Amino acid sequence: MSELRDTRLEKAEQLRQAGHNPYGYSWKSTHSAAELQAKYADLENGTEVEVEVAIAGRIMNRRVFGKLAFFTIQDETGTIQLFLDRKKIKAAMGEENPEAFGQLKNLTDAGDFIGVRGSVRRTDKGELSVSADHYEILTKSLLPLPDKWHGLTDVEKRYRQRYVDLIVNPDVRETFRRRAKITAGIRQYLDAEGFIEIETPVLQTSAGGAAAKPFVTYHNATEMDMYLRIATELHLKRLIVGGFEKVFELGRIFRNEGVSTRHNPEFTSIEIYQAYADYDDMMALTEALVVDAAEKVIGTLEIDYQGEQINLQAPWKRITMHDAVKEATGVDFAAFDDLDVAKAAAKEAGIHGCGDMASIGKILNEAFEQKVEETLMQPTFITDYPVEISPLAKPHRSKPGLVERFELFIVGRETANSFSELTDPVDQRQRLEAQAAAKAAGDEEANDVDEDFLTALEYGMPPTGGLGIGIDRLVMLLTNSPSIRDVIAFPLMRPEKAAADEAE
RNA sequence: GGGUCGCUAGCUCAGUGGUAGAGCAUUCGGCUUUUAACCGACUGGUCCUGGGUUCGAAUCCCAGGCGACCCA
Repeated sequence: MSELRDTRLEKAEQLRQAGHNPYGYSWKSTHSAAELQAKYADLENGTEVEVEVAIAGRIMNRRVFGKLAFFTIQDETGTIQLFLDRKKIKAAMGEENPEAFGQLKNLTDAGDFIGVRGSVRRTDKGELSVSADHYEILTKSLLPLPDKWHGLTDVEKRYRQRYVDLIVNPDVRETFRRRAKITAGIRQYLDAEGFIEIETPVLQTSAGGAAAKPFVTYHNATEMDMYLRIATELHLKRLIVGGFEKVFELGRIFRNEGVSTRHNPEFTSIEIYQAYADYDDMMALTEALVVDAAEKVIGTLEIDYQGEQINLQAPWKRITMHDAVKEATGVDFAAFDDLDVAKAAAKEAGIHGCGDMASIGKILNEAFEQKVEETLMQPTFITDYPVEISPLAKPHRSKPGLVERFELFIVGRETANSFSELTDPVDQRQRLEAQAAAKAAGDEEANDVDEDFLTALEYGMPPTGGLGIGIDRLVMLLTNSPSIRDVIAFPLMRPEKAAADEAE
């Protein structure tokens, strides 16, 4: 390992001694690799175009002969071959640097960045190439790239050293390019609809807006504990109170939970609030946003996700939580008004873990999670949730005990969550106080009462529809990625052993 | 939290108790149409860590670390 590195350090030193800085300052390219490939797509084998182009990239592969060499270089757009002819380089560079070709042969490695000027030719074997007359080593790489054929497959290394993963796995670059297109596309869509993005605090004195354990940190100057936000909900609603009618925030939130293929402790959500709208309007907006993203990024609504054919064509199926559970289990929880009877029916239906649940609504939700959720492959809106698990949602206008809420499920995963927002400050206070009591009783995912939020509601919030979409899960869907870690550039990892020991 | 699997050269991987290996990369030599270039020679190891069993451990046992997947 260190021998490989030492060899390259020595090469860098040799370049310096020959008067060439192995860490250059800038380079002006005329084209990207993809632009050249497109522009000269019709160039015939064995022909050359007398133009002067300039290009730069990372050397990915070297095939060196005595007086001729072929390098494959890669830039952000793709790859192109360099045709390096000793005679041509010597004619162009020989006066100032007679060793130019020899240095190219002996002092460059796969991994180095190089800038090249020359003409464009397609070789006899059909490979479009830049036939160099001048070159400059722009950065000397000290560490070897992974195997050119097998690449980097060790998932631990791919996540820990994502930069190496990105160098050698083009599809990983494509995933993050798509991710950027998706978030940009969502912002474009919302901007066109008159929404504005407002940034709300990440550091908060009390974390609210979702059922989740927060991360705790400390602010020295004010000598107080602070929490990283678990949602953007309560602040965005304050903005609606303040008179904005269409607001959103797309950003990172933090939940102090485990890691799985669907969970990372920091992840990205978008929350959108629209005054004078209800959850039906939000369903339409959800469909529009996801369809628009799919069309922009994939260009079709018929997508393959891990072998599953998913049709994103709207409108999507809508079914109440009660009906979905009834279909799956045969049990109609709407018919119960006695908790013990509901528990017995749940147990009968094979739903476990309901023994200590305090309400029929929670049992219904448990039944849904155990028996329904993972079966919802095609996009499906599950509507009308129990009030007990929805402390920020408005009571259903016609169904007692339920709220106007939906969640969107695709490929068995919760992908969006939305309510007609609760605007009655008295009702909201009761619900938050019930949460605070649950927290006092040991529920780590319950929150304290946010008095300022309640004050805001008392000034009056117009009827409002709110929507949250899990961006990571949406990106997983639209990039056919099986794990959330495939769509997060730098997912959370424990330190490796050496680093862990040092930290102690 | 539980279970299963994995960790050996820079990378990808063999190696089930008896001298640590292969391919690629690196290094050296040759080569003006290659593209997993080719030919020849060489080099490269904390076998994840610690302990145990044994004449002898990458291999068997125990504990731990990191990761993947599944379950709760």
